[in-house]
Amino acid sequence: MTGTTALNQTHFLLLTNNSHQSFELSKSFNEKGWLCLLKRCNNMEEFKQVHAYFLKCGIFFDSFCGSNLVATCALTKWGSMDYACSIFTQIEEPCSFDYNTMIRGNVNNMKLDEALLLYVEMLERGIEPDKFTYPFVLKACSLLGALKEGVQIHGHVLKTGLEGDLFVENSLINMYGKCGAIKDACDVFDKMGERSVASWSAIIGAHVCVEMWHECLVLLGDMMSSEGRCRPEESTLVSVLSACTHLGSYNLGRFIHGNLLRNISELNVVVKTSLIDMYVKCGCLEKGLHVFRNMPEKNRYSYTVMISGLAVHGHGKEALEVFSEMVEQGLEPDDVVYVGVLSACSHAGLVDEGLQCFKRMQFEHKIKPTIQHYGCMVDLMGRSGMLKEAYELIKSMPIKPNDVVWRSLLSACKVHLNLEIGQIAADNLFMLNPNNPGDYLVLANMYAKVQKWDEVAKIRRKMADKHLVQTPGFSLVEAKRKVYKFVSLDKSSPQWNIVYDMIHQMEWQLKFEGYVADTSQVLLDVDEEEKRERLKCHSQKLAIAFALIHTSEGCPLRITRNLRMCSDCHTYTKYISMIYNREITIRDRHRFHHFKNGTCTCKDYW
DNA sequence: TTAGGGTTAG
Repeated sequence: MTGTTALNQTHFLLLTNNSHQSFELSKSFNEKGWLCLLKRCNNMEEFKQVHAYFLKCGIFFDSFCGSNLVATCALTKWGSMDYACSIFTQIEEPCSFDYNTMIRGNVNNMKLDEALLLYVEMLERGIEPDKFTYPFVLKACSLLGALKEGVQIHGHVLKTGLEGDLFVENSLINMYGKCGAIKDACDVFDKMGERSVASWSAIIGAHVCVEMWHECLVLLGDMMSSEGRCRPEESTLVSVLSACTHLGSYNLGRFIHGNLLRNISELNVVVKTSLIDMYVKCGCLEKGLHVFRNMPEKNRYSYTVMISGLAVHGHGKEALEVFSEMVEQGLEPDDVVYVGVLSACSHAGLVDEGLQCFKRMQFEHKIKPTIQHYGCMVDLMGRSGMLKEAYELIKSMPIKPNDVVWRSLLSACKVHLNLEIGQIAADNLFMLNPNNPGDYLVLANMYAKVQKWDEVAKIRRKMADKHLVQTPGFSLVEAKRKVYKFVSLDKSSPQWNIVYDMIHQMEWQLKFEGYVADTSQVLLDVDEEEKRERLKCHSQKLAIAFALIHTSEGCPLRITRNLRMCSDCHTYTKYISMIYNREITIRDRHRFHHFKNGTCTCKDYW
């Protein structure tokens, strides 16, 4: 028997089950026959057995076969890097192929330092890296975030004249992107002679890494209109979906979903997870749930986006059900999933459940709480008025509390009117972050609520001394396939007079239903009438009026805000949802509010 | 006659 002919499972069984027969049989194999058999192994045990026979026979193997042994161990799913290494070290004169294999194997197994050391060793032994070496080495740099080493290796690429290789160039873009060096990534991309879909995906991915969301969308357009007319692939669209998610571009996200469905028969788990995240964060929980429920394969990422999604929409009970399903499926929860779980409890006011989950995380799943977990717990306790307990928790934390934690406590104190703890929270907050105008305003709001105008004035003076100006709030609303932006007291819309007429009309209806403007939200030293005038022109109200005019009856409204909502806008929107019989979804910096029939899913705490 | 490369999610 020679070569690769007629090698099958029967031969393998002969080899492993009957040592005498198999030894006889093995003598009739040449090295390629062995090789073929080795490649057919199903696990490391089988491989080791065959390899032992291989040594026992003492047949001479050329370097090609030796390299293949290393490759099989290093690169197959069932392989072992340790075993690969032991064979590799026995090769007297390893070639670049051997080094490439070992580097790649180490990168795949996240042994990144090891991969870079092998590259150095290769150079020291005078073995010339080739066009296959660099993609692996650069990937190690990108995963390590090792820009300095990446730049050095880029130098080697130039020296060896491999900069024109498409794969090497794409790897360079990826390395620079992952290391946050977007300019260098663009430089490589701009200088490329030829670009593949992967080049475009890499440059879009690089912009995702540095959170340049708008540029991602522009690049997608460039890609599709470029000379090569590259068509985006799944990986490209996953990056673009991430940009849509952050920008709240529901329409583009939905368009991409349609595009994916038309062009790809079965979307993979990564794409579906990105779709869920996009729908949920763009306010469409139902669509996200639909994708999630129809997934044949779910992993920890898919569960995390769904749980966190349900959390920001205030569906705490459902989030806990999905979490139980995840554990039942045998997926081990990690710290990120627990951030979703705890924030679900916090957003839905599930205090007991939250406290229980916090314990379970530490004692059953052995996860040390991070600052985010503490943040959720402070929020959860604060929401239910457990202000002392929340403060005690902060004091007992083994890690230094950050501004998010103190801000949660301050907000809770504002709602429950605990001036003493509120002031402590504010003092700590200002020590960590003295220049955030929003924090001063929350504190001022707290004092305004109890009519302590002296304190309010003091805080405003402090703000003025520090030249802190309130971040201008804006609201975005989609109508007629366009996004419109409104700022407070906005008169920039070509139809502003119609909008203000609508505001006026709404005012009468609101008064009739019992709405009273909460002028304590206006911290300016102006009379009540002026305060009411300012209140009714908050950007959110203008956006609602505009949307009511431009959408048909019963059509849900979707609004995105850059800041948290003021409590007057919240009350106002509850009334509007009832009077005009509209579902209104508002995404603010913190969560989603769904207004329907005069109530909000946040249960008036945010 | 001879192997091997880049991009994606919380």
